Amino acid sequence: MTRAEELFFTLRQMIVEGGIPHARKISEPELASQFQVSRSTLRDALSRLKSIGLLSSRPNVGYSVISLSQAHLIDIFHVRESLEGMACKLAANNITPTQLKQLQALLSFHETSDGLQSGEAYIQEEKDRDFHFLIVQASHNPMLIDLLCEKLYFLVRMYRYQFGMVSVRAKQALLEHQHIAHALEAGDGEFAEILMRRHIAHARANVERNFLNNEGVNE
Amino acid sequence: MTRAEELFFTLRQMIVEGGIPHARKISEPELASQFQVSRSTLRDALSRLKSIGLLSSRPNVGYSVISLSQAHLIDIFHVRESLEGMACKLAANNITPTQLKQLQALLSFHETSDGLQSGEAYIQEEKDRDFHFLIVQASHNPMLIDLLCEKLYFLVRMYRYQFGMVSVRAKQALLEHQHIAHALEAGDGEFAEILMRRHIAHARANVERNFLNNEGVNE
DNA sequence: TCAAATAAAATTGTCTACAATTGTTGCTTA
DNA sequence: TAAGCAACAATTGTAGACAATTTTATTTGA
Repeated sequence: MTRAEELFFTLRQMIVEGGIPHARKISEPELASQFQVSRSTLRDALSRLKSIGLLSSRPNVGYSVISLSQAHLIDIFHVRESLEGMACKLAANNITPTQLKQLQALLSFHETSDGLQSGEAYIQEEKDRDFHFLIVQASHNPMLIDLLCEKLYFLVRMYRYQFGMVSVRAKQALLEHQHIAHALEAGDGEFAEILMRRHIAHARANVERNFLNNEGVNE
Repeated sequence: MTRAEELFFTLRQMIVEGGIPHARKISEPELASQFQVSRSTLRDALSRLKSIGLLSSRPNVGYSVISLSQAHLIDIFHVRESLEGMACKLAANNITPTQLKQLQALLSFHETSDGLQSGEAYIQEEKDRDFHFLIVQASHNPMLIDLLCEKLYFLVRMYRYQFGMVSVRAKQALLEHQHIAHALEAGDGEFAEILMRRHIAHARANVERNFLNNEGVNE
C-alpha cells in the first residue's frame, strides 16, 4: 500500500469521527508535517477525500472539510433512497445463497441483541456487520457498490458520529429490515425496492421533524 | 483556471470521444510531454478523471481508460434509472418557472426539428440543450446534480460516441419526454418519477436486446 | 475614522529530481 | 524446451524547491 493511500484511510477516519471538525479549512503544510509526508502525497490523499465527498476545494484556495447541515443530510437521504431502492431490487435477483445466509445470520443476531430488546438503539455496525451494506453488495452492480459503500456511507457515518444520531425506533427498524429480507428471499424485487425506499424515507422524515434532537436518524 | 483543471477538461473530452481508446493504458511520461506539463499536474488531472469514472487505476501500476462493455453500460442504466427517477420526482416540486419555460422551449424545438420529424435520430445535445440535464438541474439537489451531470453523463456520452448509438425510436422518446414534462407542470412527482424510470428502462431494454447494433440507446 | 491602495506573508500550483516498485529480457538449469 | 531466477529498463510514488495566487497587514489619503 502506498503512503498516500494509507494517509487517505487515516484522514478519512479522522474526518468521519470529527477529529478534524466539519467546515474546517485544511492547511497543507500543517497536515503534511503532522503526518511526516510531503505535500505531494498529502495532496494525493486530499484529492481522494474530495472525490468521496468528505472535502471540498476551490482552486488557489485549498481544501476544507465539508460543512454538515440538515439540508445536506436530507439531500443524502434522497440519493440513498433511490440508490438503495435500486440495489435492493437488483439484490432480489442477484443475491447468492451465501450472501442470503449472511444476511439472515445478521438479522438473527440483531434480534437477540440485548440493547435492541430493551428498546435501546439499533446499533449500526460497519461493513459486513451492516444490513444495508450487505444488500448493496448483493446487488452485484459495481457502480452502486462504489457509490454507496465507498462514498455515501462515510458521509452517513460522519453525521452519525458528529451528531450522535441513534435510532429512536429501533424495533420498528429491525422489523422493516426483516420484511425486506423476506422479500429478498422470495425474489420479489419490486416489493423489496418499495420496502427499502419506505424504510429510508421514514428515517428521512425523522430528520426532517427533529434534526439535532439526538433521535433523528435510523435505518 | 488552473493548468491541471484545463488539462482535465481536455483529456475528458478526448476520452469521451475516443481520442484515447477505451481500456488503453495511460503512459504518464508520454502524456505529460505531449501536453507540455509536468507529471505532477498531469497526475492531478488523471486523479480527477478517475473520480468521475473515466479512468481506473492500480497502485504502482498506473491509470487506464475504463473498458466499455455491455454489462457496464447496463449497470449505468440501472443507476441512472434510480437517480434520474428521484431527480424527476424532486423536480416536480422544486422546478422554477424559468426552468419550466426552458424545458418547454427545448421540447418545442425538438418537436419541430427536421431530423426528428423525418424519423431520424433524436439528437442528443449537451448541457442546457439536453432534456435530462435540465430536469436534474431542476431537482435542486446538489448531490444528484453532481453525480449525474458531472459524472454519469460523461460515461453515457462516451458510449454514444464510441458505439455511435442513436435513438431508433426517436418519436417515441420525444413523446415520453413530453409526458414527463406534463407531469412536472402538474407538480405530480410520483407520476413524473414513474414516467422517467420507464423511459430509461426502455432505453436499457433496447441495449439488452441489441448491443452494438448502432440502434441500442435512446432517451 | 474609514476606505482604498499597497506591501508583506503565507498558501497553493507546478516543476524537477530521486526512490521504490513493477515489468521485461536474457540467462541458467532441470 | 520450459520453468525459474537475476539483472536491467521503464514506470510510478514521493520529496523538496520554485512560481503564482491569495490572504493578511500596513500605509496612505480623503
